Amino acid sequence: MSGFREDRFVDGDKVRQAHSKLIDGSVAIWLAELFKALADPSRVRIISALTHTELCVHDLAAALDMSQSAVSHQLRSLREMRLVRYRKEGRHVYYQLDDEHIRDLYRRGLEHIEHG
Amino acid sequence: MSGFREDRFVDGDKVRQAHSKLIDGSVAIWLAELFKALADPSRVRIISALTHTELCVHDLAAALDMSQSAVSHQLRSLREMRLVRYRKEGRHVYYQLDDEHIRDLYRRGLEHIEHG
DNA sequence: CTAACATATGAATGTATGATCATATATTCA
DNA sequence: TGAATATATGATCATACATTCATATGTTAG
Repeated sequence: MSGFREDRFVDGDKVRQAHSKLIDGSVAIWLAELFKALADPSRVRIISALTHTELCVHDLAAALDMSQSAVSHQLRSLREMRLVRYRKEGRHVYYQLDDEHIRDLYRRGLEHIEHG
Repeated sequence: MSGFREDRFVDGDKVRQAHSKLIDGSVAIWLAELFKALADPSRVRIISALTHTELCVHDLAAALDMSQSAVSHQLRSLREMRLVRYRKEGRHVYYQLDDEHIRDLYRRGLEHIEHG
């Protein structure tokens, strides 16, 4: 008994097969978290800006026409999700995409939108 | 004047450059919507199940151990986002992923999680 | 040291959203 | 036709979350 509901009539084989190939619950949560990090227009625009170059918070806010606070809060989410990394230089903090996987996810999403 | 805030002192060039390469606001919204559709554990698990085969609502619910209503509601989101398509056969409705782009996004997200 | 600047963060608030429950619609079967 | 089955959907409710405002922390310049 690998844990799915067997206490009622179901077309056993298909369901059992589907269940056995299902990703683990905690993986589903992590994966959802990853996509959640990209699931907001402001964060998408931040990612978009960082696709081309690194930027400090102030310049990001200016380029996106968002408040410094809003940008900073969103960067926090992106940091926690490891979608961006940063380096400090004096009183500035420069952000960039964490790796190519992120750029790739972003680009593929964009392709799907544009060819849809 | 392409629309970004110029009414205060900024390091013009970097900001102007970043702003000019930014994706359009409505594209950002669409892209966010796409990722939003993948930004929930239940929907991720549904996608996961449909990665291998098409399934009807009832079997999906059984395999995922979710209520029929919850699955149906989530399938609605996925339908509206064009992540899944369906065919009716008698009283059953069989769902499958809409295209390879979706499978691809899902897989790449999964890779990012697993190699992270 | 003080003022100005850059960033981060906590609280408050309005909005979005996922699950459940009840119910509606549609199809098959006896 | 009526019962059973499969799916969809509206209402409700609790929770999550994005923005704003106020403020704290840290850095540089004068």
